[in-house]
Amino acid sequence: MLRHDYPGQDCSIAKALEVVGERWTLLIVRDVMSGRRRFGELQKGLGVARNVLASRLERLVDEDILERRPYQESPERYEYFLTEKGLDLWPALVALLGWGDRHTPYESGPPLRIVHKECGGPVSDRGICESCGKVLHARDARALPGGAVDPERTPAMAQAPHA
Amino acid sequence: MLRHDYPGQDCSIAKALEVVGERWTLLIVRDVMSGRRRFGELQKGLGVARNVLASRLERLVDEDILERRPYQESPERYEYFLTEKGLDLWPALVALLGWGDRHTPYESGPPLRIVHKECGGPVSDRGICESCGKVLHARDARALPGGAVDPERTPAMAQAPHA
DNA sequence: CCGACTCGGTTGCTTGATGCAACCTTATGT
DNA sequence: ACATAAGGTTGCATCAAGCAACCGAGTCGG
Repeated sequence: MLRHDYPGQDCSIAKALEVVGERWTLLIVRDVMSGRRRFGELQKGLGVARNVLASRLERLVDEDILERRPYQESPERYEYFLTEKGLDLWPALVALLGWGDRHTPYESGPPLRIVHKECGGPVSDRGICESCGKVLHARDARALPGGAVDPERTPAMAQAPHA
Repeated sequence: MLRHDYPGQDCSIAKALEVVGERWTLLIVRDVMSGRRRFGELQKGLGVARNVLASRLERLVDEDILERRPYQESPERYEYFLTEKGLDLWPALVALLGWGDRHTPYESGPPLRIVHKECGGPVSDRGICESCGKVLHARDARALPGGAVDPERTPAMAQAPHA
């Protein structure tokens, strides 16, 4: 992307995409949501170029979607955590996941199933528990591998969000 | 974007973003959903470069998200319509819209309100009518200007989808 | 004590996507 | 005859993404 803005668009979709619409950004958020918190983990899991990852993380921190916290000193090492604003992207991710599931042909079923932590019921693409009917948020759900997946690469979404 | 794929990602979010994650793509879908169907209309409304718009439209047609139909011959002129697969992006757009509304400071309120056609109730970011509780789809809703907006640029989402 | 490895980046270079303006074709308006 | 419209295509300049090498602080193995 040349510029990451969409000038002249008075629309919250455009505003949202200015922030999270760059290549890799939503996948980074997904991975952090799934418990990947460190630079190396994210880099290896995504296969993204290191400089690009560094620049995306910086932007996400600037936009208050991620928070960068040291987990040790000397050498200083950092982890990235989702803020409330970042966790709040969960419905959008679930909606995209649902669309992808419905329209991408996978031989062995969807690679990820989202379930309601409390009751174990499946979660719809609207982020609603199909078992108990509650409208869920990131912390209420977690992801399980669904079909034939490489466990190395499986993001277990929202398994341990935010801390 | 260099390549528009995310190699090695066994995840429907990644699959979805491979198709609709390129710059401009979701905004094009939003505009077509709002009734903009012609090349010139889309180009002017979005301010996107013409060659980029042409390439996005081609890809969206290839991916069966848009359908290109002639509306006159000699000279041949075309309009773009959403397929079912394209209309099915509505929940994701609504979720992004909601996130943008919640986290983008607008002085005069959200620039767009989505309402349920049938009962006129406001629609949540999960695509659910807050008045009657129904889980909605693209055709069930339409968008109204919400705050201080330039009417020239206001996409009236899903006002007349698909035909 | 020396070398190899880890982690979290940064730097430099190359490739390719995006932005922009000009042009093309068919046709209508005046 | 000339301008305008629609729906693109072409060429060129610029900027972002991919890739590999490097760096600095520290730890581990021998």
